[in-house]
Amino acid sequence: MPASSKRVTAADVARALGLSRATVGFVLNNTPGQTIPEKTRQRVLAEAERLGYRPNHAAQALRRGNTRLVMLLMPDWPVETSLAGFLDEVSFRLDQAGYTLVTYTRRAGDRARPLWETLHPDVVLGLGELDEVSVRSAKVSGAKVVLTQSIADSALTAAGARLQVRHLYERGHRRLAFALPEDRRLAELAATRCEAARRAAAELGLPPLDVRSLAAGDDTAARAVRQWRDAGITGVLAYNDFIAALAVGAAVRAGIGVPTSLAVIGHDDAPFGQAFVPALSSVRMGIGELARYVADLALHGLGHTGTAPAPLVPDFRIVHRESS
Amino acid sequence: MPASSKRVTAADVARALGLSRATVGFVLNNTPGQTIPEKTRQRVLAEAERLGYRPNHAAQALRRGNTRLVMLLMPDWPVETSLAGFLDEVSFRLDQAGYTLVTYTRRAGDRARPLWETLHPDVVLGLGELDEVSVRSAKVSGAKVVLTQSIADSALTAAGARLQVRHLYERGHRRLAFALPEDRRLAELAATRCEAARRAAAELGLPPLDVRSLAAGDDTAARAVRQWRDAGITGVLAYNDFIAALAVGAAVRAGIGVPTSLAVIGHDDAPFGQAFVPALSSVRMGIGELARYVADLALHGLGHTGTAPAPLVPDFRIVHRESS
DNA sequence: CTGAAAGCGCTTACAG
DNA sequence: CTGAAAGCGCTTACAG
Repeated sequence: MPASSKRVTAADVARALGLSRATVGFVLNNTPGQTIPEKTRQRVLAEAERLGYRPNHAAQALRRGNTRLVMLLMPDWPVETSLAGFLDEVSFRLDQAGYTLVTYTRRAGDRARPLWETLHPDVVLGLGELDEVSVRSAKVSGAKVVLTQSIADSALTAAGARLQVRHLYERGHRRLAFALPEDRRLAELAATRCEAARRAAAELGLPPLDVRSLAAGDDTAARAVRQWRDAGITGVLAYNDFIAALAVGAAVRAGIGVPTSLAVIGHDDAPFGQAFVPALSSVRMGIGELARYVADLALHGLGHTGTAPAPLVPDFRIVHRESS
Repeated sequence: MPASSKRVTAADVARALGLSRATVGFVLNNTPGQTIPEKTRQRVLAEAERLGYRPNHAAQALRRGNTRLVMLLMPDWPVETSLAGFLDEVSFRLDQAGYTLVTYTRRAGDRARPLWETLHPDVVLGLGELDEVSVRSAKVSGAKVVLTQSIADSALTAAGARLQVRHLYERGHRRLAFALPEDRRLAELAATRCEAARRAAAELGLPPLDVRSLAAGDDTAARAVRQWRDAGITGVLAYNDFIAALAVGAAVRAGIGVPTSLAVIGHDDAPFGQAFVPALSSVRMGIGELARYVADLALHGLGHTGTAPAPLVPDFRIVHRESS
């Protein structure tokens, strides 16, 4: 015999009111094409509230054939930007449309089955890039919409890098370098951003960027700052604030004045940047409209809106502190 | 008419093999007390594999009356310790027991319905502290086990603080201060840790700790380091590496040598600490056994193991760098 | 305007 | 050893 839970069901509400389960269902779902007298409607709503009725998601999903779950795949790499507000905005908008947001971080070596196999979300959204295997696996698991690159797409990524270049240019720097992370998981995004920076530099008539990878715990940063000094490079744009911190730290240790001899600007405006000495300049991304865009993209893919959401105009701002 | 999905069902497997759905179910679930000939077993398994059968989680949950979902509530505040390995370990262990891990971050002002109302997990685990409202709401939603304080519990928290005190003591510091974050969300955990530090100092016969809150963007850090200098305090243990960075940064700016005049040690071993100048000393927590402990706690609560898991012996290590 | 009923995919007690 | 069948809670076409 199937397990019966102690939770309140729609049948309980119907029984308490002497109505049929169908009527209760029509009210609870606001089913179109049904003419329920306002009085009955109110009675059902009140009783459901009183009994603490919560629809059984498993039963709804089974019956409807979809879960109304939207899964947002978080990148494996640390997201420095303030995600809290972003996630609240996305889930709020989806919630209003009857969908629920689930976030999930899949990592390279993970030994558990991917979460979409269990949860069967209708949509899988990639915050970063999704690999082919994941995309296929998510589709097999029933995801109707799989959006990759929705956020870390090249347009967004390019805008931040371009801003970094312009900032250094405006402050008089002409010979620039791009500092990359060594972390392989970041390689693709880093390459896209580096390319954007290259193009921005070329547009301004600057010589080609010097590109270098920095890592913590070895001498890559120390060697980089020395070579930059010897090559007459005075401005460095970093992939993120951690890489910027590595560059600034190495410069300070080598007696290279920051920002007098070497100006450095990071990306993401990570909190620790303000604690640094000198405080790190950075680029900050406005996350609110991005969230709206992502939610709309998902809903559009599910057929909730006729027209695709307007392409996003990224909102980047320079946060000027001491390192540039 | 209910929506029928295009996914392969157990009935498809049965039909392809000319068996009943029951037999297929017995094989797929390894139902005890059934004697299925090995040959049939193999045929079912092979056909399920060939057709790409994936059980419908909604149907299983509906029928069984439980979702076999374990929800891990992540703290709202930034978790600096390397979470990736921890989460992999927890989900791997739960996966092996037939459970699926879902992480969720609930924030104070969130406008979407809490995720447990939709997903109906069997267990809700708190990484940080769970408030009363959440606990009740999770229970109403059908969670059988709600564990609060499973990780940030006082024993664990105390061990880290004690280690910080001992470290400074061993390096000759006798007058110590504790640097707290101003962030209210961290207040409870910070208070617990501070209390542990106080006790550790008392045990070593040290004078009472000077306790101060630091924040970014104001002069709290600058004032604190001056007052510490004037009071003859030479060692500071910080709530985390960010607060440590604030203290070190303020000291450097005030011309107070670190670690010669003021030694500072952080907590969590955040990556940016190595990029800092001077590089931040910290305390690092071994996350592997903690993960095992958390998974076992959840499974024990669900009745999977007879005895409660042995109390966790926290594995903390000093990471000695330049700031102490 | 309201009710009886089917069926989503699964698990499992029961009958052969 | 295997099958027919019930029922988890829901949604919704259909009949009154």
